[in-house]
Amino acid sequence: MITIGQLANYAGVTIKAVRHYHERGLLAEPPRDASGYRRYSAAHAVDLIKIKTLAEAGVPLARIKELLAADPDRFAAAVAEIDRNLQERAAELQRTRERIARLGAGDRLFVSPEVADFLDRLRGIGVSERGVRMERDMWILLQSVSPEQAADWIADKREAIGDPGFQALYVEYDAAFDWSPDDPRLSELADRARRWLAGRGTRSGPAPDPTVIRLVATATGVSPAWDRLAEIARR
Amino acid sequence: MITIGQLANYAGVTIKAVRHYHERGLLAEPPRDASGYRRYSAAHAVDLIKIKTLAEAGVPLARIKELLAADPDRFAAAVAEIDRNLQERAAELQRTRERIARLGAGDRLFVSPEVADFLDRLRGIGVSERGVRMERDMWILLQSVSPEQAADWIADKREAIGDPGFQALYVEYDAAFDWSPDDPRLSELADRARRWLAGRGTRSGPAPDPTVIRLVATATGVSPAWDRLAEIARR
DNA sequence: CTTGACCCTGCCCCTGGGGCAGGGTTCGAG
DNA sequence: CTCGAACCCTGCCCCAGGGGCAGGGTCAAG
Repeated sequence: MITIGQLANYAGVTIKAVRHYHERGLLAEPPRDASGYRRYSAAHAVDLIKIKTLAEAGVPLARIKELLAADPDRFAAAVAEIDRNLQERAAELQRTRERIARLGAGDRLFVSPEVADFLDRLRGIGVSERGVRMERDMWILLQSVSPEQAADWIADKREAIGDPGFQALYVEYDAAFDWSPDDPRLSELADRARRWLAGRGTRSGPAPDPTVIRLVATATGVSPAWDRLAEIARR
Repeated sequence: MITIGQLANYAGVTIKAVRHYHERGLLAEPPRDASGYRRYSAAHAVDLIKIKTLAEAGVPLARIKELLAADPDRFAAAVAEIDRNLQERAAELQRTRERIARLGAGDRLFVSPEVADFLDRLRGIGVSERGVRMERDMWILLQSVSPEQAADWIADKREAIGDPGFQALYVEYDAAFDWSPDDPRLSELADRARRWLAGRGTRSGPAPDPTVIRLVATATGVSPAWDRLAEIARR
């Protein structure tokens, strides 16, 4: 007849946990000795080790209680299921590890692979880091507001970025960020953009979501030159 | 500028979790619009995805808060450590799986391998299931009261069980459980046991712990014949 | 007789949120 | 213009699985 401390020590749990299991009805309360101390038998030790083993496997205490009361067949079935669960958790852990590894490096964690690819291409043709970051932020917002629309747009953009004309336009837009709104090059740039769009023909695509329109509009307003470009384009 | 719902959806967390991260100071509170709604930017989305990724890896929120504030070097170091942690957890999971699998079958989970082995040998020489179970329970209690003493004793017993004389004695003791305390075979059995012990010579071993003595004494008292045997032995 | 190691109950604390109440807002459809 | 659905707000209590501490009793050895 052992004490709670010896029992806990043998099973490798804390005294507190043992009492917790009593409260939850997982482990039967043993008889008390003359001074009110709990006195345990080997049967309790066996039960406690079962409880601990299942608890370590992540089985909720309420479920453990059921299991201990179940017949051996159902117990075995439940154990098999718990094992499957454990296996799945191991796989999940592996996936988490991969994403953790990518946390530090690059933007690929924050946008879809297509967008990440597009951003890489922008860098490749000489767009400034600031420009790439703004573009990335735009896509993040776009993807959260309307993922399908974002998918459509990125497909379109990825196609366009292969065109040297578009590349040149993009780089110049990027540079124009810092220009004065009175810069004479602006109207010429707007004109070239209009002609490129026209030469590409009308792209039907789905009707743009008004929320998206508003979003893109909100996102501007940081560069006077870009505002001016937008104004010219509206005419 | 997106709403809390869009942000949560994009990052794959619940709205509740986002607000929770605000409360904990993990994610900066964004500006509110005219009606008091939170309005998020892409920077928040980036932060939130970092938080979620780390949280999924089991990093405590308080630690995540520190990490986000740390410089990239320390961040990278921490990420490496988290990864090591994850790897260890995967291994731990594997070990848990093995123990879970053994939950249903056999006693090996509840006693040391040496004792489990000894119990198997008892079964092998014909000791009853009840006898083996009593022996097992005795060892469980013994191991929880005094692991070193148990280790000494089991080494001794494992050696003795190789002796055919001891085997015969053990089997007869097992059978004697149900005998009447007046059975004439009892004194003859006690005599044989005494002679076997004498023939084996005095084993020194460490002084027996009084707690252990009391324990073994408590464990008896269920079989009148065994009590009688103990009484004969004391003379 | 004291000292340290145990044991008892009862209470509040933690994490990482979930759920619900009881409101206000926004947006598209009828 | 109004209605309902779908959002959003704060505030509150709840869960598991215990940890920690208070305030007390007990036991064995020196």
